[in-house]
Amino acid sequence: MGILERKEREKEQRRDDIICAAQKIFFEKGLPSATMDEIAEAAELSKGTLYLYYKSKEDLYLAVAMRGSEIMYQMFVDATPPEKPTLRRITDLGDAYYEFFKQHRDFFRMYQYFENPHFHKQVSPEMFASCKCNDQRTWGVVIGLIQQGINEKLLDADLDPSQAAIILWSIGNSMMRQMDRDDNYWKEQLKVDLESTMRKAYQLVLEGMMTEKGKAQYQQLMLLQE
Amino acid sequence: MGILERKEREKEQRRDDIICAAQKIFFEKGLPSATMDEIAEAAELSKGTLYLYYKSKEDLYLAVAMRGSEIMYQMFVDATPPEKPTLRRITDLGDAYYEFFKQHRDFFRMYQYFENPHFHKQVSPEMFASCKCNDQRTWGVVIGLIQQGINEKLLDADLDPSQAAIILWSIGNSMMRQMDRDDNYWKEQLKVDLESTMRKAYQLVLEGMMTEKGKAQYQQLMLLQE
DNA sequence: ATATTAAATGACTAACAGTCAGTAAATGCA
DNA sequence: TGCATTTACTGACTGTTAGTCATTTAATAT
Repeated sequence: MGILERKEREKEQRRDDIICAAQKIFFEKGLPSATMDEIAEAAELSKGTLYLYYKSKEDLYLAVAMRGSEIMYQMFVDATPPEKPTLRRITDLGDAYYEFFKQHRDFFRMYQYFENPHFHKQVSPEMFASCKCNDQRTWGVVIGLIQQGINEKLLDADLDPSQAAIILWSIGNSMMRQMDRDDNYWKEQLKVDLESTMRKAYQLVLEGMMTEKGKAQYQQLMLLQE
Repeated sequence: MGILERKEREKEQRRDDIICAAQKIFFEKGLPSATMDEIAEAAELSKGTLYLYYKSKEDLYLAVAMRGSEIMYQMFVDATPPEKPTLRRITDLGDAYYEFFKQHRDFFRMYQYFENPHFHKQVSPEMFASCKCNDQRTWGVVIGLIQQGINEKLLDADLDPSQAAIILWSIGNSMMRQMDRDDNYWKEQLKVDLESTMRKAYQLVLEGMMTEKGKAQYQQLMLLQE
């Protein structure tokens, strides 16, 4: 009685076909300009079918965005194998975030809508919960790493790992958002290169969070990288 | 021959009526859910008239947002009179940004669309240029203040003022964006209070940028504030 | 009083998200 | 095999919205 299972597989396949088509169109046009008709055509399905699998345009949008989260999570994990020294893992995590931005800028751009309170209201509670769960896992990696740094007395003992994680993430996120918006704007108007600004910011914050032992190791690490 | 001038004034008045109505509706609904018909009704004008004064919904949206920029600029200037000590002016500038967020959250929220590359393309070049000009002026305040700090040997001499300004602004911006998105999400999921996280971040970065002289003054300032 | 110009209107078009009655295909059963 | 039932899919249709433009209304000039 493998029929039910085959059907299940086929259904999953359809969901995937739809997401692939949606990804293509959302990447090209962005949320407001992409149309469900276009997506349906790209998926070689009728529009009605799209709504059998996803409740709304916004839900479908989030489903695509979550693929990006998956990729990001994998990149985070891959960039920080436990055999590396902890401080190295922390700096490499920052680099991995930047790599994600460069390699998957379209995904990165998608998240912006998720940060908009008005967009939130358009999304089904189920999809929202699913995102939250995904998010949680990624935060776990970052926070765990900082906790490790504290345990090894590389980072200040009175540091709150969650707080530190949010601070580091905020810097990268905000900077990359501006790079995406218009890198040239900043170059021309303020004569500033955003990539080096971001590195400077990371460095300032990290050093501020470190113990003396941490700082010493960090200096060595930086020298090695030249 | 005051007729032309009166007409000019009346035209300005209409532009203002429209912005006021648009502000009300955009605040309530956000960009995608607000409709031009609603705005027209609130302005007691027909929709066609709206388009005599603004090229598109997006242009009108930006016109409203620029009012917020004006308020923010004024708050920045008011919070940093030259008679205050420079370090105090710098910390007060950060506080002023946070005050703006708390008092005019609806305006703050509006800027999000401006950070979206796809939204950019919907806006007329004239309106875009107007925004840029407005922006420039505000950056001038922040960068000037940091330059002053460097001149007074409170901040590191090798610091690039534009870079430093972007770093400080990024932190505030990113944190407040998250507070706006859903303050409780962070409290519940990560047990973190975003306001204190933001203060911690500002402190880390500022101290990282300071000379020894600056740090000494900063400590005193902090003690005074308790 | 009349002509000319400027301002404002709202019915109209095209495009879109989302729906749903109907069709086609697959499966279960005799 | 043929028929009944369930499941998957369709695309024409509805309601809504941004933006347009021929027409009307009001103000000014002669």
